[in-house]
Amino acid sequence: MTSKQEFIEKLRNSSLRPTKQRINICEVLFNRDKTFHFTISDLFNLIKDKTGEKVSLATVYNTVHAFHKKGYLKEIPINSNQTYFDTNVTDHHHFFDVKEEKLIDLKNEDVGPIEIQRSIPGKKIKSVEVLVKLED
Amino acid sequence: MTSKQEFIEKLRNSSLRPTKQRINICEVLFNRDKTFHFTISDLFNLIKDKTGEKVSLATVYNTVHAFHKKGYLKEIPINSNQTYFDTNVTDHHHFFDVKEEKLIDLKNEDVGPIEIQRSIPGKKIKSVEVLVKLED
DNA sequence: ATCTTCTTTAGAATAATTATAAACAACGAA
DNA sequence: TTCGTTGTTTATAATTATTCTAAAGAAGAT
Ligand SMILES: [Mn+2]
Ligand SMILES: [Mn+2]
Ligand SMILES: [Zn+2]
Ligand SMILES: [Zn+2]
Repeated sequence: MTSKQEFIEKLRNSSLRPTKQRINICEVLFNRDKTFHFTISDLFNLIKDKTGEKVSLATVYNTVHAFHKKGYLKEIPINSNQTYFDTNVTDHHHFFDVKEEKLIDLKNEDVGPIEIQRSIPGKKIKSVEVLVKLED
Repeated sequence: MTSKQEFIEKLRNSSLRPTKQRINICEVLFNRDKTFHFTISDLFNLIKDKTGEKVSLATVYNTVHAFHKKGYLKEIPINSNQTYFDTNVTDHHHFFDVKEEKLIDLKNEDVGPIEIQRSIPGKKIKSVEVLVKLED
């Protein structure tokens, strides 16, 4: 449980002004036990539901991108018509339940270390992500 | 090198009528040595260039989805504004050069076997894909 | 308080994809 | 081969996620 005050500080420290909208978004995104996987429209709806206050869709986009740029959110590569984001910004892998369209975190020990035995001259590895698709 | 006749048979066997457009698309997609990674707009432009004949954009979409449904093309999960397809429909992994926006096949031995140590009740694994993002 | 800069917002613009429906082409049976 | 049926192509419109715009509002500094 993070207090509103702490969100305000974190925002200030990131040179993001602590607006009412951003604080509400922080509460929805980061006041949870487990990692949270969402689309913009998931988040947009949740804000209304959980805080009672409406934030414009443009602001949700702006804020998510601001947080993404600051490294507080991660983008998850799956083929969907909507982009998925993740509050777990560490390097980790996923199950994707194709039917439910739901992401589930895998612990690194659920997958084991992955050694890439090939390299491309002039390029270095930025990330290694495993996506395990699930069906019934 | 696959002959036009062979494409016609393959299409018929898949209960897809062998139209001029589909045969042209087959030539562009499948008459190559290496695996081919593409977006719809890549393909749309290549058809004009390589066959001299224009195929409507709607037909390119229709055909790619028909081939995808038949299992002749694979969709690659990366976050991009456009969907990527792959003529290599086997289970395999990728480099993604973020700057060039280009996919490169990894051989399975470049990655090694991946054992998923966790399961979700009622669900089974459909695919396991590794995406290695590259930067400069 | 005042000024500056950043943020929010509604609405418009963009761009990938999908839907529509009319013209057309492949097929199979006569 | 002709004819009727069914599948396909196409231009174009519709849809949808996302980004842009520009004006109004809020936060921070002086
Ligand atoms: Mn996650
Ligand atoms: Mn590939
Ligand atoms: Zn982003
Ligand atoms: Zn498809």
